[in-house]
Amino acid sequence: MPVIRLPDGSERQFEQAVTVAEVAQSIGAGLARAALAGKVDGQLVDTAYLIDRDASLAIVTERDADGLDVIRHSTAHLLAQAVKRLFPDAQVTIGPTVEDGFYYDFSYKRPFTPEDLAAIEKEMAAIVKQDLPVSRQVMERSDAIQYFKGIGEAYKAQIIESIPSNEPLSLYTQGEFTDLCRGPHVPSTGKLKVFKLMKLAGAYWRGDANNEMLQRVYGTAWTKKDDLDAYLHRLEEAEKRDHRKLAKQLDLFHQQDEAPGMVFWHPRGWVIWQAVEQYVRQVYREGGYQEVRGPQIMDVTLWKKSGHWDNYQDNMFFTESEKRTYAVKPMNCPGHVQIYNAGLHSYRDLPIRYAEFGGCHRNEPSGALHGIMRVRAFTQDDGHIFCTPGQVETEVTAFHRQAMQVYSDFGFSDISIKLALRPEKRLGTDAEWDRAEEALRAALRAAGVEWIELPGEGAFYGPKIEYHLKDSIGRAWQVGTIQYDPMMPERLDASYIDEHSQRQRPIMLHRAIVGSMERFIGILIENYAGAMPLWLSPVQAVVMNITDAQAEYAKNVVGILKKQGFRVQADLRNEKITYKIREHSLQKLPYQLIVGDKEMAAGLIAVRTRQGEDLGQMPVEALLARWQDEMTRRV
RNA sequence: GCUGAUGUAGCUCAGUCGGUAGAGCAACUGAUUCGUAAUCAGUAGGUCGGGUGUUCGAUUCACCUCAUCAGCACCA
Repeated sequence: MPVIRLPDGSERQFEQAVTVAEVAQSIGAGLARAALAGKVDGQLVDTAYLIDRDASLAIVTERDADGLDVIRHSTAHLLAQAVKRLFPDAQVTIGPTVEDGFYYDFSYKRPFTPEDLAAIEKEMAAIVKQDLPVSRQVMERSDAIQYFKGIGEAYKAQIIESIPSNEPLSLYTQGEFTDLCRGPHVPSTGKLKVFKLMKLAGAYWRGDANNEMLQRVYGTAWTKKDDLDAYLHRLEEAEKRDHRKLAKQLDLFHQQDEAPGMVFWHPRGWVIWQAVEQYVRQVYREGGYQEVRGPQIMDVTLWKKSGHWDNYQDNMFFTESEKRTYAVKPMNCPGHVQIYNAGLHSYRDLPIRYAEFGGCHRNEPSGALHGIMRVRAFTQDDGHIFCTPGQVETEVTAFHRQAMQVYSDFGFSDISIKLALRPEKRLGTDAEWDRAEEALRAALRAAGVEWIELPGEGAFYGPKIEYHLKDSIGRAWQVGTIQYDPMMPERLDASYIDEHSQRQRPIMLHRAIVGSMERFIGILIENYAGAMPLWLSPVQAVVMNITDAQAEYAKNVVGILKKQGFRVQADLRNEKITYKIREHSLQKLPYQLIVGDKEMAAGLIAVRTRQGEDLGQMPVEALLARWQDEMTRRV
């Protein structure tokens, strides 16, 4: 005789065990129709779930976030069913939900084509129309393995074999299609109305490149058509922010076939670079770093000593001369250690902080290249702190604070922090790793931030804190990092003299805030959609005349603004003012300054902002004051 | 690196079921001197990513290759 407590606090008593669907029915027919799943004592279940005890229950409909998730998950099953109908010898594997949608991986003798995709989507619609009921059954592990092997689903059988034996296995059936799944699912396929298959891709079975490549179909699903349209519109808008597209439009940089993964910076792009570089240089100074510069290539023996050759030789560039092999540096740390080692250091000198805008080359796999976000030649705002073990926490905490300030100054608020822990292939003992990981945790704790731990993702020489930012379509990219490294000093024989005149190994902290200048600028461009704030704008304003009569006056205005250090150009072309305004608007200039006869006569300028706002006439000094303010506030 | 897609003028794209290519914008020339997102007219511009093959003939078909894009794997 279960008593069911509903979200509004009311309670209902039933004579015997009831299903979620029956409870919904008892409340109202409309709710029963809308029910997609239930939440019993906080656990998400099917509408067919039988409640035989006192419990709290929330009926999950498409209005709930959980409801949308169930819909997406069920749509993945719908996709799988359609594929099995059209391609009976395709095998199903996994089909989870992801942000904004879902995917399903299939094993098939040939890749799916875009035409297949259209056919599959059509078949999905047909299954929805059939409104097949979805039912759940629990099966013994061995029976389930038997069952899936029997219907030729080898991958499913493999999945079951890897599930711990104490977990019950549930199977979901809709029409002729049965899939292993934890659930829950919608009660019938008719509930799935708004979906779209988005793209085809390859994906390795179990995420391992040694395994077979499966065919992955990505889809999106929503509760309302409007939501789908809004989502598609959002994607379109995001694509307009693509840094590669904007770089072309705004003439910032280009890349070409002869130099894959390299960047040709154009004058306007290089202005942004310089603005970022000068800013970071100031950060170095404030953080107590000394800027240094190491060589671009060094004998390969050094890289063998450091351990990089063992771990990364396939991804390094080499060059030869007079029977010596040199490695083009993929990192700056060995160079910095050489600089450190060139002198003798007392414990009193520590921490010693070196920094460099270090140009690195890494032969990244071709498929990894991505605009300027992932390149083969890049520049790190790389720094290395040589310190005693006791100084680590303070240094890491100070770094963290500084990094967060930098991100904030560049207009970023959505930063995710990760802690990457010991990888399989690593140097050093477990005790050293315990110490290293705990030191970073302690620093994060002291900083009072939340972080996600990533087991197995650390560098071969130590664990690292990572700072990630998102690009325009939501892909996360690592920018900053700080890494605890007791190994490199050991390998490259760095030391300091302690208070007892004994040689000691310093701890080395590798750190970067923007990470790769290229990547960071790429993300910056996407973040601002190319409309850079005044302090980063390649051209901060253009002064344009209405007719030739004001040409000299316009030149004078440009001269004054330039003298104050601003990046200002004249546009004296014999074009209509509307034409010029349109052009410079498309170039996303922060300010357009217009001078006609009226302004010339009064010694003023007419100011138009990037937002299209007309600030009216003002003296140049008033504009300068406004600009100074914007530069200081970095807006 | 793997799977798929794409590669045509500076840019955005069309096109050829095999007969050596076209638009808009940009550029150039001329006219226009016009006050807040496109003035008009004319001119010029491409060995259709590269290579090999099939063919009387290839930008179009086949194969190879390079690059780009999406995803996967990788990311010191």
